[in-house]
Amino acid sequence: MPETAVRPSRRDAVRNRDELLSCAQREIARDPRASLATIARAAGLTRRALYGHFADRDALVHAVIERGAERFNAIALGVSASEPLAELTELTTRLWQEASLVHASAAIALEERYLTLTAASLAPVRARLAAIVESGQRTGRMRRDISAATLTRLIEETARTLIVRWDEQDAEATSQLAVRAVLSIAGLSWQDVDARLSNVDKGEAPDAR
Amino acid sequence: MPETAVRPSRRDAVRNRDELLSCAQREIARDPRASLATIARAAGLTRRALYGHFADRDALVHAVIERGAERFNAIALGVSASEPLAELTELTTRLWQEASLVHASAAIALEERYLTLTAASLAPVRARLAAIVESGQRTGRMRRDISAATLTRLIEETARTLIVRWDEQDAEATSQLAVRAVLSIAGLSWQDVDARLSNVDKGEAPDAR
DNA sequence: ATAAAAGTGCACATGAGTGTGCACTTTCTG
DNA sequence: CAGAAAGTGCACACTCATGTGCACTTTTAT
Repeated sequence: MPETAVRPSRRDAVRNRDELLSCAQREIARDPRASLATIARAAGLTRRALYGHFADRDALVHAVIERGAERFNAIALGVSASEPLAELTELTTRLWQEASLVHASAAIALEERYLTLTAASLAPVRARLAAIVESGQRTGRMRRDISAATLTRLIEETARTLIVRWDEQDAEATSQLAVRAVLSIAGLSWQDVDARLSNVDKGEAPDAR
Repeated sequence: MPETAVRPSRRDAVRNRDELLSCAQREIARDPRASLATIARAAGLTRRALYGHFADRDALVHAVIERGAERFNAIALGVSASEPLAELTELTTRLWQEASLVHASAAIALEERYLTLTAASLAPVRARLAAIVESGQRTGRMRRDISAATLTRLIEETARTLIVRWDEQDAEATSQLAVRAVLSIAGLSWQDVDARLSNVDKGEAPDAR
């Protein structure tokens, strides 16, 4: 237990703990029920050593979720633009850069047991998105045929789908595809979506921040 | 092995086999790795008895997939309207009525092992959807900023998301929500989507068949 | 009614994963 | 360098699921 030890640290141990988290993230993303042996091996450690860092499987998964949530909550809170659709575009794009991270959390989220924890950990992202949707609907920029709560969830799930179920090959193209899908779900016609993204291509933000 | 038996039938056995498939479908939808004991119990049988109907877990899952695929391939082929967007609407709605079925297959599809089988079994549905998308793009009714293949997949995944990740409570509302999401992804503005669905509400099909 | 089919209840072997104990070696860090 | 922290390797007990064998009872079709 590195936390309460008399001599608390030791750099390699910290690195190993971090490596375990990264590998757990990656392996679990590939298969939510990857064994601890697999994860430890990927981190260049023994299964036994893993137990020196985490009490049990649950503690490890817990740490992975919190680590992931922390990162993209920060991103969500950092996003801001003068107009909801631009914010939504930026949020989608930014979260994409944490693809593998989101990927792992998404896979974990499928596990019934961790649903509550995941939901709680991601509350800030959800709140930010909800705010964007609310302002989008209020200013008439987003669809009004669906309630704010439902639309928020729908956008979230759409992004999630793209993240979880798409080949990670050409990250750039997929990222743009996600933005197109999300904006379409938000209510824009495809021509509007296309125009908005073309502006970005020309190095001109659709809406200056 | 009822197939090669001297006296082939016995009604209760057939019913039990069917019950096993139904329960397997439901239980697997809830958790892709539901144990055979759980499934057998749900069907009111012993785990041991299950082996009288299916050689092993694989054979059971195989049967569940094929049974499901059969049903909604038939639906997909039965859908037709004079206009792609109407077809897409109808296809989404119709498949919804097989919710639990789709649900199971979707959950199973997550299992790497069965990806190929699932994909193969659902080829007819995919082909039908691809045809609809192709004609939609050709006649200018669907978006052209995304390739036909990608758009087909995107629509498929969007529908899948709604099916798998939505509370099954108010099936009616969710079904409509799915149609809205799918049409939005197809490229329509939300106003167009809304207008199209309002017509349906008035008992007036958006496009007569 | 009777014989085969279907199902029960047990026992058993197998395999994979988890979590722990313990003696031992390696590797930092002061 | 010395000692503690970290990691290794092995053994062990435990759980859970799969698949099979076998004697037995229930069901049903003829």
